[in-house]
Amino acid sequence: MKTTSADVIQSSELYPQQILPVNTSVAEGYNLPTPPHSPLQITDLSVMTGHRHYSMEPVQSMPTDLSMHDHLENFSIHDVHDVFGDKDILLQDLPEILNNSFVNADYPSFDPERPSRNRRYIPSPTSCPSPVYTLVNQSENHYQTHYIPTPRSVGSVGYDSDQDGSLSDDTCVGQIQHRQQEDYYMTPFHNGFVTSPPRTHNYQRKTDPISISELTEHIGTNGCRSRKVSKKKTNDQSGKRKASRGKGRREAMKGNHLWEFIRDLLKNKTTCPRIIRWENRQEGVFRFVNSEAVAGLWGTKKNNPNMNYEKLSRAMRYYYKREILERVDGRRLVYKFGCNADGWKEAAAETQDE
DNA sequence: AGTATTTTTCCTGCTT
DNA sequence: CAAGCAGGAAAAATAC
Repeated sequence: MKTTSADVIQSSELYPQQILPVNTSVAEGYNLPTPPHSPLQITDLSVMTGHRHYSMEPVQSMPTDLSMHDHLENFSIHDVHDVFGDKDILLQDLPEILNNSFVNADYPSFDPERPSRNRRYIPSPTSCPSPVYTLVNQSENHYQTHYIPTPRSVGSVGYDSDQDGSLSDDTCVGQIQHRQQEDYYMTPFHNGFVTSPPRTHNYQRKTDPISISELTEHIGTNGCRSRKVSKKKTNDQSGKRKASRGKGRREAMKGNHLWEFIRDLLKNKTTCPRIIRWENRQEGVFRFVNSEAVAGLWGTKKNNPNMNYEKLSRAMRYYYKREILERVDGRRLVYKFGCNADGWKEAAAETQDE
């Protein structure tokens, strides 16, 4: 896990716009704009100010020893391929690919009805620093991420000036829930849990974490049927989401259902036609190009690393009865939107010219 | 906290 | 044989 300077490409090559005011000990890395990993600590100032007002600052207890395993995550270009099904992903495309991978992330809204409980936000990629990626092994396309403290200085987010309590999309990106001990979270390219300082984001499991060893026990069990690990809730994370009254926010809260997620993949040029595509836009017929990749993205959105096409497709089949989908006989991986699905015509129009 | 809805998980059997 | 498709059943997650 050693990274020599020869392995490292200048960050300006990879992401020229990004300035690197980060910890000097990781100057060898690439600074990429992945939103969910900013280790920010949020303090609720509403008690003092009487307004919804929060301060954000770097997590002070973040270890500076970046070689600590807990704060490293490895992925390879192959992992990216698995998700996006592209044979020719270039290193320089990584930032954009990673960014796009968050397009369908669940962006919770600020709820003015319940201003202070269990709802915190971390800033977006434009305002928060990013993790540093380093090349571990060029021949194997092997990369490593360091989760580093952000250089952001303490500052208020200023929610209190927002009349309807909603935030613009580039102001908040994830929900922070506080936990007693450690947080475990997943990222799109990592099939396992990584521990982090006491903060989280929209990729965090909404349920109690299970250890990596427990996780592997439940993967590939042979013989007896093993249900998903039971997930009890902690009282400090109700984690429920609800659309606020904010207009822009209402839009952002749509699409929490599987069929809406699928529809939005068809709307997204990163995923359509790469992993899912229209077969007949006018009639709402579409096909999974890479079924497991789509399931992977769905699993990412739901924080469920065990999602696969078999399970996703069962959920899709339930839609037939409700006429959200119609059967397309004889064609594998092909579905058709039904009369109770809306928004797909617009989606079809948006990807018209390709 | 309780109910209703939706999704997940697992399975058996069948089809392509 | 592998990958999908069909649904039943039941658990779990989520919405309200």
